Amino acid sequence: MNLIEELRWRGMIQDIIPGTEEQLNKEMTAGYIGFDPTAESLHIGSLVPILLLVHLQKAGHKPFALVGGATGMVGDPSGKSEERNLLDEETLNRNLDGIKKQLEKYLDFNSTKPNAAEMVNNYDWFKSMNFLHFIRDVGKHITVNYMMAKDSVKKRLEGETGMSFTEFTYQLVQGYDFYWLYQHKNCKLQMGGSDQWGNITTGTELIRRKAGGEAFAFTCPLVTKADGGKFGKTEKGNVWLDKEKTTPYQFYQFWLNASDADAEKWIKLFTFLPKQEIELLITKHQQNAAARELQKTLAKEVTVFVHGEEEYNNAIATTEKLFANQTAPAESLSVEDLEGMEGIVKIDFSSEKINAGIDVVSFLAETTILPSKGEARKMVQNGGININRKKVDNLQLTIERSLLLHQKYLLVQKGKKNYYLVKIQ
RNA sequence: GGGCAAGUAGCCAAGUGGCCAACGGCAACAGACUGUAAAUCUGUCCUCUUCGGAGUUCGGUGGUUCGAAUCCAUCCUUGCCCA
Repeated sequence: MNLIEELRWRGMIQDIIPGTEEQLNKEMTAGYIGFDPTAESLHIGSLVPILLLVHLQKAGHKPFALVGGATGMVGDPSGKSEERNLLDEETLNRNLDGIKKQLEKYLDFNSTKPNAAEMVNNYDWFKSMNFLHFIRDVGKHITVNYMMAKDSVKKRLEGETGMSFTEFTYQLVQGYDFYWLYQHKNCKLQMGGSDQWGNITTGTELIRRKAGGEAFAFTCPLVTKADGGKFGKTEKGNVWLDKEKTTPYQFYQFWLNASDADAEKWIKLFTFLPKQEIELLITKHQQNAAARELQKTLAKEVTVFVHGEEEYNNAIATTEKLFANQTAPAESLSVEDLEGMEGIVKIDFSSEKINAGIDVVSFLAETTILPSKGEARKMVQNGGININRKKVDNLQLTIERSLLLHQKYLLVQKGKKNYYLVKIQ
């Protein structure tokens, strides 16, 4: 299977410029993807683009990861119904640094290989670009008519929020990136999410008109959930690749909780497992869905890829302690079990208050498990709180020493899946 | 600069003097069911609360009124049209 066939089978190709496959078969080709520095860390939404680059490199081509120091200052209108706020320079730089560090983990930047990955920042070629130069050199080649025909622009023109000139220009800025890479790095391919299609084709257009060259591109469908919800969100917000922001345990849990329909799609998208193996897994899963082999494999593969084997093992260990014997009393967990749980939320709490006895509602609020007493009360009333695996059904319950596990711990659950280990000291 | 329209909770959206913390939908959270799924049903969903209430909201500010999201003035923002 060549690269395009492989990606197509994985459901990673939405639009593709004719000739792309031939180009990739013909020679080692440099391809790039841009990463938006809107946050300090990449989240799992960026995993697909990263994987595209990894696939590209595995197939023997040369990946470029472009961080958008310049484009980040403008704001991409694609998929946005409203004008974006501009980031200040300081935030931008911090975000760029964070993203750079992460990308280095996933791609091979070892420069001795001909297809070593490279990182570029479009700020480098835009910082000295002045306005007149830009409109004469870039703007002149693309008509406004062409730009307005793009979906991202059309939607905003039809909508009721309008669009600033700045955002309108975005596609030219990104298009110029491609042109620049084409000229300076012999980069002939751009990839991205399908929302980038418009921006990407402006780039290939610019290369054709300004350089008389031919450039290629394809996009990957945006990851969706079968139930129509937003991908990559949990009750705690975004799922990040940075383990400080989303612990490996939480990361693992995210994938484990994938619905059946999603797991089938995602395992193709997010793992490197070969076709045969995936098809076998899917068959097995259809026979015995309750075993959730598919989700487990998906979660394993992605967690190992992002956080490494060791963190994955920790995540598994914690998962087993918490979920494997759910009916077993909390007392059966040893001190080591409790202390060894990596990645769940651990909270210290004052021993005086426990000695004196404290009502559940205050306890939940003071441990910040819930934001206020009112909400704590509601959650208890809803039956959403378990302490040491016993449902709290009494608002008057007093938390006192006798409830502690090993004289020291309380295992608190908010809902079924959110665990907190409260340490008394 | 002129004319018209609009701005309501995370989003969409009703409400056009008291019955409004504000209909409904989505999203979110929790419960039941289950496989730590999905679908479905139920509850919660401005903030705090000793669960009795209390406080702050309907672009901003001032005003009319016993009483305003609702009326008036003014300002801001956005869209459309004209210049």
